[in-house]
Amino acid sequence: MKDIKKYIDKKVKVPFVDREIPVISDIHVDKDFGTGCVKVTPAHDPNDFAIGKRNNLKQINIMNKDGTLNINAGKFQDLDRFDARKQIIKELDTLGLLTKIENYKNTVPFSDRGKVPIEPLLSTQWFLKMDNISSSCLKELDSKKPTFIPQRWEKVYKDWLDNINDWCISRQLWWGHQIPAWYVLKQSEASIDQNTPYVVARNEKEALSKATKEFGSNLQLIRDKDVLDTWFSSGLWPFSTLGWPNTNDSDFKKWYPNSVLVTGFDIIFFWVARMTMMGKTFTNNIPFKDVYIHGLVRDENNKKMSKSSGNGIDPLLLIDKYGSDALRFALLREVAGAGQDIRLDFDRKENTSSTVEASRNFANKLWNATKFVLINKTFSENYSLNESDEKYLELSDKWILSKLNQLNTKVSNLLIEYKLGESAKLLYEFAWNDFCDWYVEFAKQKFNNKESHNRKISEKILIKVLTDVLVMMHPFMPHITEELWHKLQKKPEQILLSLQKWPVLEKKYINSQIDKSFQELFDIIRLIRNLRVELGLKPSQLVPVYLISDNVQLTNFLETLMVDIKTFTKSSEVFICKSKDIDKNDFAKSFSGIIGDIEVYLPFNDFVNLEALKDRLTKDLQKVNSDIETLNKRISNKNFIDKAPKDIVEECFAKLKEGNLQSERINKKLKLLK
RNA sequence: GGGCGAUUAGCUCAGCGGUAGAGCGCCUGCCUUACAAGCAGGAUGUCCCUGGUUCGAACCCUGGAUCGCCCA
Repeated sequence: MKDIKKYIDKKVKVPFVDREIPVISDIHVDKDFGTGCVKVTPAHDPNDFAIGKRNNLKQINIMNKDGTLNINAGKFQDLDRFDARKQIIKELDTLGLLTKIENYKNTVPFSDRGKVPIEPLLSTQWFLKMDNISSSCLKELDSKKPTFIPQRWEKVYKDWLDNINDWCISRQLWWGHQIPAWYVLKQSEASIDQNTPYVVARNEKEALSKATKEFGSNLQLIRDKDVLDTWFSSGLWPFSTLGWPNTNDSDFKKWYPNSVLVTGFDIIFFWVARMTMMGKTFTNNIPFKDVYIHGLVRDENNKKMSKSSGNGIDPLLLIDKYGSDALRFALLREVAGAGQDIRLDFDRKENTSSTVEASRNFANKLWNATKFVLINKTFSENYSLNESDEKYLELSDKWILSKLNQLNTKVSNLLIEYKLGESAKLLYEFAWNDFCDWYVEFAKQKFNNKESHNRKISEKILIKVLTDVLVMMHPFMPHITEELWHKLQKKPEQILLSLQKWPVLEKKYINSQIDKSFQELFDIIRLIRNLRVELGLKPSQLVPVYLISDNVQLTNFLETLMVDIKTFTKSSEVFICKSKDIDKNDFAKSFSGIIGDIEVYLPFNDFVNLEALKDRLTKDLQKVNSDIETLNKRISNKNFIDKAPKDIVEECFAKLKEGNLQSERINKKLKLLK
């Protein structure tokens, strides 16, 4: 190996064919691998081809298209490539030229379809010159044409245009657009070779006239058998579907350039770039404004699903089991803002997916919510809220309208930014948590307890909210929303949900004060439910609840919600008092909790486990104290006070004050228990 | 070899400077008259490692590890 330099520029003889070939040096060869020398075949390997170009080597093809060797292979002519390789080893050995055989790893390209090693072969092909085309696209990109979402994919597109090679557009396949080139032969000539002249034309007639003009008469035309690369043809899609080349076509005029192309990142240059280049060349326009790049679906081993590796999931299996809306929603819900891939959970034995199942359950929830509304609907006209209804709106009504319009705002904005997953999640949360879990429960009470006009308003709001949700959900679950929406319409058969406008935003309903008040109500209800669970009360056991506070504003507010609190917490009665109105000793041993300015008592002394009560309060105290500790740490840092934004510092102090108050209250309570 | 992305609760993933979140799964109790494909409550995290920037880092910057995708 050390001495190989001395052979450079000498000649060696190839065994069996007695061909003399030069010894050259080239940067491509790794001198530390094996002997440091390698025999190259410029006609049979891309790297060797490049070495051959650099060193002016002959390109000798030794293989026929059927994989057997040709005359250049000497005595091995007509042998199959695999047999020939074995035979050569055998004969080298016989001649004493074989030193040793070693195994090593290298990469041999295999055909996906044929599952056999690919043998590169020199051939004559048609190429498209790319310089001007790519540079005109790059110029458009300076003004964000097209705009990539997410933006980082622009780099992939740009890099490819920057480093473009001439495009080999001919394929030896039997389908596709045939190359519009005709070879020009004299009547007497029989075959086409490298030097046969040709003409390029729109059709055979034009070709003939061109050929005659150039080469005289008495000739025959033979059209090239090759077809265009698939991407060449499909690159025409954005405008050929709109009437092009007739640029006066009404479709072309109305829809071109298109608004958005939706595709995966794996074909940004295969397809996206071909379309922009074709569009720019033939219409002088980039064919679409935005390119939305989504992730790919991966299998359970994190591998990209593809036909050739056979790891895909048959969507029909999932659709059979869960419905197409469920599958669609599950995939959309998993779409992340940055175009991340989706790893879809899937059990190949059972053909189940818990992700899709969860979406099916959501569809079921929408179905049942609609069923509830229809069952309870008492009127068939004048669904919409009118001015005179406004003054009867209760807190829960105002709250759901506030939330609905916030949802409308958020989802509209998200969709403009192509944030599909976030939109789907928000719709899911609103429909399930806010609407079904809370508002529908409030509505039930109104149906039981209220005057008819209150009931009617509540019905209107149920229909209004549900209808708007169905409209907003429509792109995500087209089938079930269409069906349910029709059930809610007065004249169902006349219109399609797909044709409806996006719900009108009614900003007047968005009210953060209402949201806050409602949150206080939630917190109280949750606390009482927690206390009941800890007490071990059965849902059927009704006990009274005492809410004690000296905050007059708060107690006034709670007065208006007594019925709600009673129903939502399964209490026998709700009492709201000031601290001076009660005898602390009476309540000393009742089960209690503290939230904000309110103390909540469940005076159910027989049931009270004193230790459990103490544990609970101690646990609360620990939590509050640890919060206080971290807050104290922060404010005792002078740098924090000096450098942090004012509102953050203020917030910190406010929390600390509240924490200390809470700690004091709990401590007092604990003392009473001793 | 080059480029890009990911690493957060058992699983699948949000969050991208101000005290950790969702869905599924799990635990407890409920067949409450829209829904048991459900309701109510609960438990769960050295936010991959390493330095650094900052009053403050899951989030920004160094370096590294592992996985994946595209290109050569």
